[in-house]
Amino acid sequence: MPRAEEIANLRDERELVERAGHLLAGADEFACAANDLHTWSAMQKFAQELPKQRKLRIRKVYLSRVLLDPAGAEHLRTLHRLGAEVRISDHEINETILLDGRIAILAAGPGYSVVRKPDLVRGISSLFEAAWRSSTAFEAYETRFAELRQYTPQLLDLLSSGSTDEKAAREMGVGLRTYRRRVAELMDVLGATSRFQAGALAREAGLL
Amino acid sequence: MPRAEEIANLRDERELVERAGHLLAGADEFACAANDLHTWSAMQKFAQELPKQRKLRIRKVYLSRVLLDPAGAEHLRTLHRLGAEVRISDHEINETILLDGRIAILAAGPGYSVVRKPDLVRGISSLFEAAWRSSTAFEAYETRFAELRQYTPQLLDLLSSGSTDEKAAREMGVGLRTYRRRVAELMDVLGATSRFQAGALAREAGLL
DNA sequence: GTGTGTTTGGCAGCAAGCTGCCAACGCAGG
DNA sequence: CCTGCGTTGGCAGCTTGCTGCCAAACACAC
Repeated sequence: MPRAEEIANLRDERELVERAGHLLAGADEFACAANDLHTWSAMQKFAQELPKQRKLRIRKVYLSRVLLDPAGAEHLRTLHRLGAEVRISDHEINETILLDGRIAILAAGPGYSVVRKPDLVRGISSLFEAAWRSSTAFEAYETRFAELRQYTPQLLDLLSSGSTDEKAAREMGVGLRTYRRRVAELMDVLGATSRFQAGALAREAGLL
Repeated sequence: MPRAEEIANLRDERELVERAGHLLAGADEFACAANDLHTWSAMQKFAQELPKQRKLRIRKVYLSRVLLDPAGAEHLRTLHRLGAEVRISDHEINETILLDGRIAILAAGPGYSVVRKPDLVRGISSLFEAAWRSSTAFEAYETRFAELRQYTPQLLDLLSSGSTDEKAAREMGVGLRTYRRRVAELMDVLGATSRFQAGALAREAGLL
């Protein structure tokens, strides 16, 4: 039956930093999902100081809306520059921290739960890994795809529907030449040299 | 601080069925990740009886290796026929059951943990959803992709590398005609009518 | 060996995709 | 009004992709 040290409930961030902040100092692996920037902000002070000191793997998943805010995008760039692996998800993920696969911290309503029970943490880790896999690398997302998502949804639709250029151009109400020019631009941005590759990359980036 | 009813540890499957079996009877939504067939086998008796009685959403994620076993594949087909949503993952996921987003059961070493703490369950659910999204629908996987994964890895590599047919054919050591025939077969199996679409579908199915 | 069925790959012709060129159009600023 | 600048889309010519046809090569049984 659960003992006090297996699951601890913390009321707010202050308590979290007090009680769990020191855990970060000893961690080799830090994985984190956050929906916006201000969550975990207290913990980030720790995280930002660490990379210089030791080899430490830092992984972060953010919601794509973070990129809409220039300051948010800048913050992610900084993290990336510091050596953290940053990914973007299109779906809400519960705010979660994992330390070395031994400790899980989950946002729990107003406060936090710190889970130490090994089997439970293993389960949560394994689920986090799946969430990690299903999200898009920030580098890719940032440099190329963010604006595409705004300007080319119809183009991507038509392409992934499998129709010919001719039909697609008519559908879009533009000339064949223009349609193909746009496809070429898209492929350029995606860094693809064939349409198959473009399709794969677009899907990979979560554009479809 | 945790109370006894928030997290319960159960030694084995027998105990799980005794203590948690009845929970299934009252559930409207049942989500489950399993790495092979024999886990949860005791619980499955419950699961299989339910669909007829009530509208109940059943979701299951299995590892792809389940399909290698004909009996396993048959079992999944049965589940699918009974109205369960079945998906296939290429990565290990901790064995997990979620009931109505209110109760989580995680395989924990030799036994099981039954989690009722709402905030924790919510977190686990949210991670499970991500795992669900990152896996492939069984129907698609089963009917088309299973054999592709064995016979066409190089083809997929070449296609997604963006090289021309000519280079790719040389790389494979086959004639241009043969290479294109294989691409055509692949597209046929994928149900794609353009290479872009084929790329997107292949990526979607986790073939790349 | 012979027969049978499958796979291969060259060829040829067509369809689709790609791109340079340029006239035509729309639009702000002078 | 005109000038300059960007976008459009037709045309033309080229490359790439697609596929039916068929002979050659291979596999395997008899």
